[in-house]
Order: sequence, then C-alpha cells, then structure tokens
Amino acid sequence: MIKITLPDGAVKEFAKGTTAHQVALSISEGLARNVLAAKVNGEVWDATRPIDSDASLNLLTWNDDEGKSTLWHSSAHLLAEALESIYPEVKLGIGPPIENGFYYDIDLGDKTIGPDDFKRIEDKMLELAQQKNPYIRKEVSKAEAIEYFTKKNDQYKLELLQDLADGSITFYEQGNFTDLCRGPHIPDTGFIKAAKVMSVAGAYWRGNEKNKQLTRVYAITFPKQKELTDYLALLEEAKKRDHRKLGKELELFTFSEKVGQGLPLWLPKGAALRERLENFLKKAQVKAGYLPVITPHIGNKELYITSGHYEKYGADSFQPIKTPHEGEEFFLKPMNCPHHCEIYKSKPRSYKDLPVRYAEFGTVYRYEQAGELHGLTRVRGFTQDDAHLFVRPDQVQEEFEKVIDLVLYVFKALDFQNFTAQVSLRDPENKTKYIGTDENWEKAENAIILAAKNKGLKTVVETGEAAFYGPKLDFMVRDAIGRKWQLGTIQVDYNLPERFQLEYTGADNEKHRPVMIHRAPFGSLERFVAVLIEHCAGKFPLWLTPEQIAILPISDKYNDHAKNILNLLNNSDIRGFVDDRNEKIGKKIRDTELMKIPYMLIIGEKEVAENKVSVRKQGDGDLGSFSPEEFANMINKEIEERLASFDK
RNA sequence: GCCGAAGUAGCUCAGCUGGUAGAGCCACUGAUUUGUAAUCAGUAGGUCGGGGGUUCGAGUCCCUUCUUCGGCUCCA
Repeated sequence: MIKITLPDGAVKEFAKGTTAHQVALSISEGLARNVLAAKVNGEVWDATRPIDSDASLNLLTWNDDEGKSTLWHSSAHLLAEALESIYPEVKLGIGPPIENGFYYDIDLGDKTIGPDDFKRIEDKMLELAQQKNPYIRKEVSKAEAIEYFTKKNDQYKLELLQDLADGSITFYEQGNFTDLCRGPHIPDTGFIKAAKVMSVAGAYWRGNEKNKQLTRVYAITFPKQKELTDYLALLEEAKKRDHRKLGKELELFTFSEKVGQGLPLWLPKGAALRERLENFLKKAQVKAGYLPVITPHIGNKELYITSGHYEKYGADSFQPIKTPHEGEEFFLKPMNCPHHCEIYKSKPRSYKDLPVRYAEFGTVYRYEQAGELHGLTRVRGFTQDDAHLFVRPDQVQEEFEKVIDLVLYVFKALDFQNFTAQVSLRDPENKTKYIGTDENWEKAENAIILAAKNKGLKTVVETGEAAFYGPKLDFMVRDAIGRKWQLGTIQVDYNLPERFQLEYTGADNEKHRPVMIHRAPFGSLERFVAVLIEHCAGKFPLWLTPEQIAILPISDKYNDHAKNILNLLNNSDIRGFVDDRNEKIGKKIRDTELMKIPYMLIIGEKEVAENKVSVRKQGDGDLGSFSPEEFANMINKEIEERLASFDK
C-alpha cells in the first residue's frame, strides 16, 4: 500500500501502482471524468501513470493551467496524427502547448496548407478524438528510438534524439500515431471535444534563422464545444479594441505609403492625446529633478563608433546621410544616449553636481525589418520619453529606485495594473553579443536585482534579453490579443561612460567615472499610446482624452447659444466642440457615443430658457440638467480627484 | 528578411465559373427645425495597390513589385 496526500491534507491509502485517475474515481466519477493529468510530488504526470510510492497528489482539470496545457499538448499529438493521415509524406518537428492552444511544426515538402484546409484538419482531429484512443506511455532505449524514426525517415525527430540521453527517452502513442515525447498526456483523445485550426505560419526549425523554415500550424482545442464558441467570441471582442482599428476610427493616427511604412502620422486628436501624456510626464520629471535637453535628429558616424552602436547595428540601420562635398557621414539617431553623453561632457563635473538627469522626448529612427512592423507598437520612427542619469557609483541604487517609483507612478496614473517587471540579463553563454567587462556587468545586474527587490517588485528574470551595453528592468504589458510589449525600461550602464570617457572630479580631487542610468517610463509614446488605446478600448481618462464634451443643439436655432456655452466651458479648461450639423438629436448622440466622448451636453428650448445644459454621460445615459457652471465644476472636480488619487 | 494570407470609393464591404464596377456610412445640395444611439430625397466620388503579361475582352487568370494582416527571426 502507498499513502497519497491530497491537497486538503487528507491522506488515503491505495494499492501500489494506483493511478491518479483511480484516486479520482475513489472520490467521484464526475471528478474522474474531468481529470486531465495530475501533479505527483509537484511534477505533472499522466493521470494513467501508476504511482509506486507515497506521494502528494493534485488532480488537474481544465480549470488548472497545467491541466489545460496537458490537454493542448495531447491535442498537438492529435493534430499531428490528423496531419499524417491527410498528408502521409509530412515530416514532424515539435508540437508544444502554448498560452492559447498549441502548434505543430511540420515539413510538407513542396506542399502548402492554407485556411481552405483547416476544416478538413479539424474534422479529422475530431474524428480521431471520438475514437477515444488512449495515450500510451512507453520507455524506449535510444537505439530503439533511432531505429523507429530512421524507419519513418523523420530527420527532425532524429536530430532531437541526438541531444537526449539513453534511458530518459519516452514515446507516447495514440491511435496510429507515435511521437517522441516527455509527456505527460491526457488519458485518451475523447477528452478533446472541440478543435479549431487558427492559422499557419512559417517558423525556423529550432528558432534559428539559418535553419529550414517549417510550417507551423496553430490550433486550439477545448473539452466542450461551448468553450470554443466563447473563446472565438472573446477574440472577436478583443479585435474591437485593437489600436489599429480604434486609431483609425477615433482619428488618432494614420500611415501613408508615400511617407513610408512604419512611420506614423499623428492626427490632431492623437497629437492632442500625446501632448497631454508628454506634459504629464514632464511635470513629474521636473519634480523629480530632471533637466530637459534637446538634441538633433542626426549624429556623426563617429558618435556611434564611440558608443559601439555602429559596430553592433551599423549595417542594419538606415544608412548614413552624406554631406555633398565633404563626404561626412551622419546617421539618423537610433537612440539619444550618445548625444546626452556629449552634453555631459560639455563641461567639467564635480561629484557635487551628480546626479545629473537629462531628459528629452527624443525622436529616433530604427530600421526594423519590414515583417516586424506592427501598428504603433513596432515602428521605424518613434519618440522615446528618454532620460539619462549620470550618477556616482554610490548613488546608483537610490537613483535606480527613484526611477522605479517614477515608472510605477506613470503606470498607476494610467491604470496599468497587469504588467510584469522583467529583469533582462545578458546571456552568459553568448558574451560576444555584449560590450564591457564581466565585472561591470555583474555590478549592473546586481544593482537592478537589488533595486527591484528593495521596491518589492515581483520580477521574472529573462537571460539573453539585456541590451548589448547593459542589463534592464523592463515593464511588460499585454495588448488586446495578449501579445506582450515592453513599455517602461530602466537600464544600468557602466559601459558607455567608459567608451565616452565620462568623468567627474571627486572630493579626493581625482577623476572618477560616473554610471549611467537609461530610462523611459512610457518606452515610446507610440507604443504607449497603442497599449493605452487597447487598455481602455478608446475610452480615455477624462483628463487625457482629446475631446471631453460634445455640445449637441436640438436644432440649429440653438447653435449660437451652444457656442457661447462652449466658450464658457473653454474658460474653465474644458475642451470639446459643438455638433452644429443639421441632424436630429438621436443621430448626434449616436455619433458622439461612437466617438467615445465622455460627456454630451444637450441644448434645446428648455435649456436655453433656464440657461442650463442637459448632461448625458457616455455609456451611462441622461444625468439631468445642470447650469454650465455646475457642470464645469463637476468635470473639473472629477479630474482633480482622479489626478489627486495618483499625484501624491 | 523568411513562411502564409489579403489589397475594390475617405470608411465597412458585395462583385459566382474572365464580358467592361455596386451598397451602406462619410462628404456635398435641398427639404425638414427636430428632445436622449441612425429624418427623407438628390449629387459627387473608383484607370478595382503599382507595373507587366495571357486573352477579342481582366477586378476576376499568370508574373513582378509595394503595402497590410497572422506568425518566425530580430528589437540599441
């Protein structure tokens, strides 16, 4: 007998070799029907795998992330089986579960598959699922495994096998399909009740650009048809928040083929929004002791040779602009730090002067590969809310923490709660990608880790994500459809000060080297606005929104009165417009609602007579009548309270 | 850059197997003077992303190029 400890602490005895499925059955049949996998001593196992010794057991269902990913992992095998049956010549790569569903990388030779084939694949998957084929785990020797895939002529699996140690290899088999796989899997294919192939894409074998590109088939499955329907509805909803769609509808920004791809054009409303964001941050930065600077949009090639950017990115940048006669070369600036370093160098510095904090909304240009451009989140010309802090080594920690405070302040003000703080370190396996000494890197990385810890930030650590000159603390936020984007970033840099030979004179009258902190709380205005749009579905906070009110006269007899009211409200810092079109009030309300303008002021005969405005709130309907002064006070109070809530 | 898909009026979209472009919204004009999510009528607007080809004839087929979308790779 063995002792099984359940999550509630209960200990039950079972025969040796009992499976999680059997344990579930002993509790209830309904539970057993829903158990997809089990956590045995903290490790996810097949629900059908015998347990041979005392263990803690946690049954996993669709409601557990690990249950979901087990179902999806098994579904990837099912997809592979379906693909093999439809395309017998297919060669299989890998097929893992992902955040939403799973994929399988396949090599179809000359064949391609497209959306027209999806239905057939889905039908095949469901047909196979209905056979309720069990997933059978088999331990095999390396020789057996090699023999199997050699016979099958599957070069990708053979390549994967090379890296596996003999004795650790398992196969999983379901129906007519066998795969090299560590598992775990669901008991049988019958748990999969709904399947949808989402898309196909190219993906390099093992993620390496130099390898062959395979076809990646993305799909998702569910244990109930309704779950699939709900998921697809959710995706549709998310698409409505897409900043590219809302940006067009709300007239915030546009692109022009003539201007060039990845070069956003800010429309008046978008520019108004952006300017408010800039002013908001400028104000916070003045308080935090930043000094605004302004630098040109181009810089001599020498500047980037000194900084190291030329060597690293020179070939993959917009190529230099040359002076017509002298042949001097200038690059469009892809970042502001080198310029700011030169500002630092413009005069001798004393230890008493530090920290020096130079801030600039600096517009930069980067050659991004065409296939990477994406709305406002990935562009070729963008404005960073950049600043560089030149600090003494003994000030690094405190200054870094103050910058964290500023970033958190900005996020709080815009109500970004679901961000992850990511510590981006260098890849110790691949040091040639980076500049600087091990000692400097260690110092910088430790400073970031300690600062994040001191600030109580919950962080995830990603190696290989550092900038080439230093590690970063990145603030990652998701867009409407779940893609992660880096917004705020803070970086500690011991390298550029060395390359630019930055100095200050210490109390000892000796020259010392300052440390640089790069930081951008928004990251870039473009990306930040994109995420903001998706975050609030275009309904911007009242203090930020380009147009706060629309005044809607019932008929054109009241247009003049409406304009007077607008003037009055303008004097109270309320912005908006009069909809003086010859339209019925219902139409004006509808259009204003669709423009997501927070307040509508309706003016007709009654309002003119009483000198009042009838107030309607976007999404909420009629609020009643107020005098213009009352309304102005109400709005300004709402804004003040909102600002005060994070402006402490 | 790579794999796949798509580009028709300012916007959203229709246009079957090739026969010479259509709707709604927007805009403009007129009527209407309107009370909380679409008043009616009329007008204008497209060399069907660009270029080349096949054909008696191309929005529709082929090639090429640009842009966009979904991924991959990349992201100072």
